[in-house]
Amino acid sequence: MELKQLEYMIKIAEEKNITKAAEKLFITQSALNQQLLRLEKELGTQLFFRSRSNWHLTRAGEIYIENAKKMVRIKKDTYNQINDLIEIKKGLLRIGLTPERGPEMFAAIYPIFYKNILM
Amino acid sequence: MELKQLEYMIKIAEEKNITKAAEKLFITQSALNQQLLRLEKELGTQLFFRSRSNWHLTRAGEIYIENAKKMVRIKKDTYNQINDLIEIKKGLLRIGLTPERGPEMFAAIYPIFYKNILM
DNA sequence: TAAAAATACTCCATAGGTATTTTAT
DNA sequence: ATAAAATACCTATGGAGTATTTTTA
Repeated sequence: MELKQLEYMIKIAEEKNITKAAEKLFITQSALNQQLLRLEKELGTQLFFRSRSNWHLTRAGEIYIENAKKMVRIKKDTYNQINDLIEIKKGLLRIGLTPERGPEMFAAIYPIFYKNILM
Repeated sequence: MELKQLEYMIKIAEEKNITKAAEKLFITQSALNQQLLRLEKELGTQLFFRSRSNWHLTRAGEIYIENAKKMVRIKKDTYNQINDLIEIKKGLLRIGLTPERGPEMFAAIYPIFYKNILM
């Protein structure tokens, strides 16, 4: 199971069609099909019932997609949280440039920020 | 960010030492170090403060590890849930072998199972 | 019989290995 | 001075592409 695969499978479930899903993901139908088959082999069960133009999830597929969405959500949250932190640190650097205010003064004014943010 | 990386980073955080972590993961120190550096570069921030034998997490590292643990937990849950489903299906197959009881009879006795489990 | 899915093959990016150099106590 | 971390380089696995064959509505 790979993080990239999660988003691939979520897209197939949304589009209910592997060719359309591949287009939206900007990869070929062949590449996406290989990912799906590899994953189904690894899990030991099919995730989708195939039909010409309206695939739908098996029970195992429902379980997989439900959990995949949770993982993708957490992945995005992680990037956002870390980026927020980096932005705040940049702010701290600018604050730090004022020569007459040292870190002790900053810590006295913003003890919670100081404790939680400074490396 | 890759699923395998998550478990690598969790192990470094546990061991507080990249050489020991690599041993426990059955990969070389070099390979693990490359994964860590690649990830830190991607995220734009360090995850660990290095020291000779007692690494510790930066604030970004804490955020990352916290979320990584959640994702690994969900990944394992996914495998377990799907394997449980496969086991139950095997049970259904055995039930299906009794010649005088068709699927209608089974559905009548176990309507919830029938609805949720059968593909 | 046509449109979509699956397969055969090829290429290349990158994960991971070995060997070595650099860093920190 | 030495143990651990970082880097240089190499190899091999597998992700993704093109072309083709096989399915199924």
